[in-house]
Amino acid sequence: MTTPTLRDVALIAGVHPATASRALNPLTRPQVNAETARKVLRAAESIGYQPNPIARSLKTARSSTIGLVIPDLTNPLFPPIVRGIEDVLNAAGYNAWIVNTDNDPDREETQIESLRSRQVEGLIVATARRNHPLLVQLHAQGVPMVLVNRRVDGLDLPSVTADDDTGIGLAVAHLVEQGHTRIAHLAGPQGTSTGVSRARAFRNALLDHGLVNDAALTVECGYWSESEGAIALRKLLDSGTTFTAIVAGNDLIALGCYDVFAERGLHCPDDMSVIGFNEMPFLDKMRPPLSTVAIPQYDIGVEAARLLLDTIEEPDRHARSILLAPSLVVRSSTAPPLSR
Amino acid sequence: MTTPTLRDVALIAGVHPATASRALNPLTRPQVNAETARKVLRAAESIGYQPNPIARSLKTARSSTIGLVIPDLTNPLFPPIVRGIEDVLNAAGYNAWIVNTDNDPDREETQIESLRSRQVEGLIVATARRNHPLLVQLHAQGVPMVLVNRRVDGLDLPSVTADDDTGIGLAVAHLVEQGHTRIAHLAGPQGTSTGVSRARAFRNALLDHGLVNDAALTVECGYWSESEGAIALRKLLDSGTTFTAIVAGNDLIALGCYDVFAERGLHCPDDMSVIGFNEMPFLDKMRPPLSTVAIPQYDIGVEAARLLLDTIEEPDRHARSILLAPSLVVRSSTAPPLSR
DNA sequence: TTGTAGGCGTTATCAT
DNA sequence: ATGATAACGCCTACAA
Repeated sequence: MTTPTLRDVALIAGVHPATASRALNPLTRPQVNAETARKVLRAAESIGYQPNPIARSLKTARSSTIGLVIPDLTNPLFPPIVRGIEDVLNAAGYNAWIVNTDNDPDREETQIESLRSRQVEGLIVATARRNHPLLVQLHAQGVPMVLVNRRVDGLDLPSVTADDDTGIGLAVAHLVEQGHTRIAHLAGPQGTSTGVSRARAFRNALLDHGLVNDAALTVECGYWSESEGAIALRKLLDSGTTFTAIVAGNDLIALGCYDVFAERGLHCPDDMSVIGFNEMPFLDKMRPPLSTVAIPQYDIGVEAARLLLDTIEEPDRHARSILLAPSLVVRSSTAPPLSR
Repeated sequence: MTTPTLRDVALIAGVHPATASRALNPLTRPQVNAETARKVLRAAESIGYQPNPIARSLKTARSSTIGLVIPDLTNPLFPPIVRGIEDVLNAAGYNAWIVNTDNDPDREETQIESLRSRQVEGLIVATARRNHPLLVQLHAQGVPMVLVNRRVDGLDLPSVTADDDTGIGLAVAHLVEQGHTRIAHLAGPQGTSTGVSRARAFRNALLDHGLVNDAALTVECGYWSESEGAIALRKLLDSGTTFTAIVAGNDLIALGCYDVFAERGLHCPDDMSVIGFNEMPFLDKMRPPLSTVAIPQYDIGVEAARLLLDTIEEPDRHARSILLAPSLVVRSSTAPPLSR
C-alpha cells in the first residue's frame, strides 16, 4: 500500500491531475468549478491524500521551510527564542529546520550549505562571530536572512537584539546606587558583537556616573561560558586590582564567578556583588540568587521570525533592526559593599 | 546566476548526465572509467556543484534525514541528548530535523506528519505519553523508530533510557543511609513511562530497606515542572503526613520544592532533604546545591542514534533496548534528619 | 563503459 | 473551466 498521490485523487474524482492540483491549492481554487472542487476535495479526503512537499519543492523551488542556525542549543538562552520563532513561523505555514553549530565555523558552513540545498527560503542566524564571510556571501546572493542577538560587521542585515546599552546601563546604575565605585567587567568574547557592545556600554555607563574607567578592571572571556568566567575572574583577582562589584557579560560568566568565590573564600554579595545578563532559567534558585538584566527572549524570537517573513515577501525593503528593551532583575547577588 | 545542476557538470565534462551522476556517486563510481570520473569530479568542483537533495529524495524516496521529536526544548535535559544524536547521525551522513511538540498531542501529530511527508527515514521520539496511538500506527507502517527516555505501552520498540530502578535505588539508599525513615516521593506524571517506572522503583526500594510504603507519602505531579513539584509538595505538607526526605521524580520537581521550603520556612536539608533526578546543568550552584541522580545524557543520544541507524539498516532485527546506568551525585540538599 | 529514456509528484503554461 | 504537456533535478533499468 503506497501513499496516495495527486493522480490517485484525480482518478477518483474523475478529473485531470492538473485540475485536482488547482482544486487542492486554495490560491488556485477559484479557477475551478465549485462543484468540481468539492468532488476533488472529497476524493482527497477519502484516501487521506497529503501533498508531497518534496515534489512540490522541486517544482516550485520553494520549501515553506526556513533554517535556524543556533550556536549552542545547550545555552539556555536559545530555547525560548526558538519557541518564539517557531510560533510565528508555524502560524504562517512555515517550518523551521534547527541546526546546531557548536560554535564551530566549519560545522556552521556545512550546516548552512545543507540548509541551502534543501531550498530553505530564509535563514535566522544566531551566530557568534562578528566577522563572517559566509554570511556576507549569502547576503550578496540575496538569501533572506535575519540575525538574532548578534550583528555582523559591515553587513546591513535585519537583526533583533536586546538593547545592550540600556541593559548594561541598568546594571551599572544599580551597582552605583548600592554604593559601589570600583566595578569590574567580565566581558564576553570581543569577537562577538554582543561582547563588544556590552563592553562599550559598560565604559559609557561608568563615565555617566562619573567613575573612572580603569582598563585593568575589564577582562575578556574567551567564551560565553562558566569556566571562562571563572578564569577571567581569577586573572582579575590575581592582578591585585581592587573592586567590589562585577558586571558579567552574561549569566553564565556570572555563574562562573560563584566557583571562584567559593575557591577564594569570598562571600557574595558581602565581599563581592555580581550581576549577570539574559535572565536564564533558575537564577532565582542559585546561591545566591543572581541579579541580572532580563531580556525578552521569546519576543526576540517572535520579532526575528516576523522580520524574516517580511524580508521574504519584500526582499528589497531596507533592512530594519529591532532593539528590545531589557529590564533589571534584582536578587541577592548584589548588595552595598561591606564597609570596614 | 542559477545554482549548477548535474547537466552543467556533464556539459563541462563532455559526458552524459547519467555518466556524471555515476561518477559523482561513490557507490556507482566503479562503473565508470577512472579518467572520465576524474574529469567529472573536476568539472563539478570547478563550478561548485552540489547535488540537489530534493530532487534526489523525490527520485529515491529517501532523504538522509531523520526526525527528532522533542517534547520541550526548554527542558535542559534534552539539548545534550540532541547533541549526542546529531554527532552520530552527522558522522553517518544523516541530518536531523528537530521538532518541538510542547507536549501537545495535536502539535505532535502535525509535526510528525510533516516529518513523514518530508521522507525522513526514521524517527527518534522523546515523547511523553505512555499511550500513543500515532506511534503504534507508525510502527505498524514500518517506520524505523527509536524512543528516548520513554517507552510506549504495548509497543515493542527499541528504546534508550536511564535505568530508573537503579537510579531511584541509589537515591533511596542514600537517604536511608543518612537515617531517614519517612521518605516521600513526588512522582512524575503517571501518564509517562518514566513517571510510572520511577514510582514503582521507589516502592521497591522502600521495601528493600524494610521501610513501610505509606501510600500517603507519594503524590503525583501533573507535569515534570517546577510549578507542579511545588503544588505537589504543598499538598503533601497540608495533608499532615510527616516525612523528612523527598525523592523527586526529576530535578525540576525537586527545584519546585525549594519554593515551598521558602514559603513554609523550612530549611533544606536540616528540616527536609530532597534529591532530584537527571543532573540538569547548574544544580551545583543552587541554594542549596541539589543532590541528584545523574544520567549520561549525551550517551543516551549517541545510543539512540546508533539504534536508529541499525534499525534503518536491518528493519527486521528484533527490537533491542538499552538501559544506561545512572550514578549518584551527593550535594547539600540531603543530610541526616535533624534530631530533636 | 557510456548513452537513452522514463519517471519520482507536483505545478506552470499553453491550448481547448 | 479543464485538459494536455512539459519540466523541476536526479537516478536507474536497459540498451548500445
